[in-house]
Amino acid sequence: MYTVRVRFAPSPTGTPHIGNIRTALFNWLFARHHGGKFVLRIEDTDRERLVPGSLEAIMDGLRWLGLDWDEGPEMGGPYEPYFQSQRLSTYQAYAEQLVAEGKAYPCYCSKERLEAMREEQKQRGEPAGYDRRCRYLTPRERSEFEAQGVTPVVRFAIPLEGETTYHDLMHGDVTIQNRILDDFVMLKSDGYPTYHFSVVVDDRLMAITHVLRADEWIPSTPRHVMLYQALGWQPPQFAHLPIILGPDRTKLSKRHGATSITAYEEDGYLPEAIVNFLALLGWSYDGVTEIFSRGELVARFDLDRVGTTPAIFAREKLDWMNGYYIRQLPAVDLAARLLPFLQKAGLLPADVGPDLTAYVEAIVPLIRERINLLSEAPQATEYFFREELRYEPGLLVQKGLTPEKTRTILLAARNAIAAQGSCEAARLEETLRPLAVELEVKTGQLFGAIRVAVTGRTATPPLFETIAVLGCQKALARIDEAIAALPG
RNA sequence: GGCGCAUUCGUCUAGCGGCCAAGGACAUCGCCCUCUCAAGGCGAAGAUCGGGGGUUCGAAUCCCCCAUGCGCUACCA
Repeated sequence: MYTVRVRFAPSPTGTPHIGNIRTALFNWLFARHHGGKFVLRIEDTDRERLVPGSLEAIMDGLRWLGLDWDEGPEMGGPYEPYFQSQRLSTYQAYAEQLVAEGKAYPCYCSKERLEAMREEQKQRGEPAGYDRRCRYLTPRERSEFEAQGVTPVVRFAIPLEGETTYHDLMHGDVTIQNRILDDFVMLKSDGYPTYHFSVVVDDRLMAITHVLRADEWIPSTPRHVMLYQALGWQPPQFAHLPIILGPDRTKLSKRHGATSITAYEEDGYLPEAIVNFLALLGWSYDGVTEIFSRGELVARFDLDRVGTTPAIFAREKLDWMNGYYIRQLPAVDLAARLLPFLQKAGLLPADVGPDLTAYVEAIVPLIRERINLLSEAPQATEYFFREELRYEPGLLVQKGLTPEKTRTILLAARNAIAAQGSCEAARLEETLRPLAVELEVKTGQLFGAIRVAVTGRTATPPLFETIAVLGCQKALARIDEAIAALPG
């Protein structure tokens, strides 16, 4: 039986950015859609660039988005280990095999020589690339280097003539002249493999059927294909996904601000919104539908609807989509997701009891369609939690009214609310709306004055609901304070 | 420099020879709703489909050339 097996193979050199995650998403969707396996493999073969903590960041990011892996770190699997740094002997064995067959060779060239060589090539305007000096070393020269104690790298002996073609599911046939390619390093002098080598060995050994990776790998895929051929293996299917660019149209990197996936959680994005949005960066269903649940994505995602154009990652649409998902969330659910943000802002204690939880759940419907990010909640709800309101008293005086008139209407409102036994929104409206007529002011003026008095803001959720949630006790106290603070 | 990939509204995209004087979404602007702000509804503006040659009765869609952008060209991935 044929099972689709794909992998996400990040290298732990920092927190994954949105582009890496998009690649992971497409792999995950592809695997789930085809009922296959999604493998997480860690390509930690560069010991110098290794950044502690990035493995955790990668796994946290994937987990946060719900991209669960079937095999990999913490999960194990039939093709363990899933860390390339733990598979060194495997690569070495295959490298030895290729050397023995004359398809690869040890290279003793020093970094200095290679650098000088490159410099010279550049000056003469020649194509860059290793000049193959060690490919033609005599056995004697070779043993001389060995005697000197030079630790060689192993280079792949590229076929000098002909061309190499591979079929890309995304781009069709891609052909390259063999003479363009230089003898790349397979095994470094520290015994670690380079990407080109380990990716081939592992994809084969881990029975990967489809390699879905970013576009930037297209130029090196022929090398990989040559490696497969040299090892006598059938290459997997390749599909190169368009890369994601920053707003300046260059490859996404740290320079583009907060692009690391962990930042999105802190910024108040919902994982379901990120997944939906990322799916649409390069993939489309019918060009019309924009909102897809995870299940719908799995059901509909496939490579034939993936484009080839690089996409610029712009946040505006993500923000809209995040707001959309926030509005869809049940109040209780949204409240729970909001708690950490309110706590971080110091509006709620670390320990939130049932009363406070109920309070937040009552606030949620009022701000739900007024925030696009969870992180906007503290600023949007601040007056529900603070004891003291701070605002410019002049705000109380509505356009067309004097401070005196404002005092009159606030007092009248105060008394009307106090006289009204219930603090339900509908009751409040019933008593306050006629009051405007009575006082001969516009409803907007009356409500506006009360709004500022009760919240300190000129823009808030509907007044009566706001007072009802806040509680009439508190509202009355705040109106009293406002009257006292009134200018004049 | 060499090689590769890409090129439809500001952005994400639909389009796979006639249904397109190019559709949807975000953002923008206007109107409606309305106690403010949002959300929502309606509408406007916005792409001579990078340019030039072909092929064809007919091209955004196929071919060629050019331009531009990005990527690769490391003992990085």
